[in-house]
Amino acid sequence: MSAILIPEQRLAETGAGPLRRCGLMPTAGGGSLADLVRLMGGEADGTPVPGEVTVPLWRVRAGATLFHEGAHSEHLYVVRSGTFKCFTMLEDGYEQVLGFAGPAEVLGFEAQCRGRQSLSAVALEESSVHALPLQELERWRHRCPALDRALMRTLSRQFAHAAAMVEMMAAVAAEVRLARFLVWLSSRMAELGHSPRRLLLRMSRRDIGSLLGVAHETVSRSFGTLADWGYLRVRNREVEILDLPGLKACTHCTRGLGDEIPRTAARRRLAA
Amino acid sequence: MSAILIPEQRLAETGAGPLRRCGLMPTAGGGSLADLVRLMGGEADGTPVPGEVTVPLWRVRAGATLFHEGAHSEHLYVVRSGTFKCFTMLEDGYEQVLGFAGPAEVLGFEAQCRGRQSLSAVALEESSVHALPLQELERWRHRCPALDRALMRTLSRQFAHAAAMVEMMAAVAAEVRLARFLVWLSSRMAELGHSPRRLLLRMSRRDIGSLLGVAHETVSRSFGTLADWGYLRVRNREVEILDLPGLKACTHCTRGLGDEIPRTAARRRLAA
DNA sequence: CGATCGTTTGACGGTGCTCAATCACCGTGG
DNA sequence: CCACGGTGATTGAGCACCGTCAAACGATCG
Repeated sequence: MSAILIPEQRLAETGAGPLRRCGLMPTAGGGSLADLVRLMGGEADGTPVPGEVTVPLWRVRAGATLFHEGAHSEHLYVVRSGTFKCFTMLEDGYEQVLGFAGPAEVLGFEAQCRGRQSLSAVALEESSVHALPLQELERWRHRCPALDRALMRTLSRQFAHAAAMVEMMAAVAAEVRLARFLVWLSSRMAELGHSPRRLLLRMSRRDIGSLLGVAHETVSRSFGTLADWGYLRVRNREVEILDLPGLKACTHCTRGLGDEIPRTAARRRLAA
Repeated sequence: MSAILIPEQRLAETGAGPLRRCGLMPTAGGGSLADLVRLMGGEADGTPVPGEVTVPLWRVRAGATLFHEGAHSEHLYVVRSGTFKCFTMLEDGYEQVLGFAGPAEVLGFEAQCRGRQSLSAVALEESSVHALPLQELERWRHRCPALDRALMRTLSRQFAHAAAMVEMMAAVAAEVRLARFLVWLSSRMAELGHSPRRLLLRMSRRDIGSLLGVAHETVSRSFGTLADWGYLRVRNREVEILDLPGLKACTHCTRGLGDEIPRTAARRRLAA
């Protein structure tokens, strides 16, 4: 519980020294506003983008925390590369994972209404983020309609993501939950232009289990089951989706998947 | 599955006749922009609010659907009064509830990125919403910084809501899930200035179960269990919270609640 | 007053949580 | 070079919890 409230200097120290020790390093140049708009999927809609302003760009080392739960919020972050894990620390020390964020996703937005972060974000791999100072954000949005539109669209997309998250967790069977998680991850890889079949999980089984609301042993077993059914090939954190349509079909099973999936075929495969 | 794709005229018919039959009725006057800003919690921050524009205000009868999944999105809705249920219809006809929305909450925002609604919203009681035309929204926001700020804050609050939703569903024990749901509901009632102890549930057990990812019978049993523990008094859809701190403590149990809650005391109460 | 829907309660079987042991992988230090 | 812990992943055994099926009860509305 001592970890929840963090002295604010910890993140206020924007100087290079302390931040570098934490794994957070502002890069020299930063990026242009046009870059940011493009990253967020804002198409060239004719409105001019002021060229003079540069958006700070930070590198975040693997394992470094971008911001802590309870910390003062001073920036809105847009992930440029890498993966982040968002979570809250529960009273009993249990780490409740709330989601994973990748490129073009916004972090730290839910803090705006309270002034303080309501969750923590740590990098699961070498990552980079644009850090938009909240002070300037409104002015930038007002001056640059393209940025404003792009931000709204991104927020809208993340609202849809949140709904998908609820759908993921509402599935009753553990394999179905994991299947939905993998399909969701796969579609996000496709959005980013990567292969939707080869996944490299940046998060541990425990993280996945926390998000899906199941024990990490069950996650492990579910991986095995989906692999036995021929949908996947799993080797540690490398997952290859062999039958994406089949996996999606598995996704649709609301309840115990007793009817939709030919369980006998699965058993046969298991015996073989 | 025929319910997913709806002929778009169904909602495009903004005339009084067809809409009235559907339970949607535009009111005569509408509301002022200043009203809307106040509803969303925007404080008087000095910026002037243009007085001339009036925001359409719709009445929605109990049971009427505000918008259908798959329908063209033309408005952003802000709930003024009442309660809405948001859900998607899964392929097998199962109604997956994604959340409940009350006053000052935004509906239909996740559609902005795709142009089509990704979920349906029906009123669970007599309700009313402000309908902001998407065409005009950007202009209004640009002209009225107070509205813009209020909208951003509201969206931020709903992001936090979404995180709380994930926390709710990640609990493993059914009673804990229900307890979190009730605490969440209670805090929302408090936000609206109502009593946080007397809840009148507008949704069915089945709806709650769908949201929490448990069977509706389990919801019913969990209500009974929480009542047996002395936290609640339940009479159909009227719920009185007798021990809010206790209920919140119950909320904190991550796993099987075998240790935190004095189970023996509960059993004793049960026997009595 | 009857029909329909929502709620409650019971019994049973299966799924997944807990506890535990084992194994694979990795960086450290002898 | 290999022993040594440490972490994460896998697998097994036992049992509590919850989903399913079923029936009874209650509320609401025509």
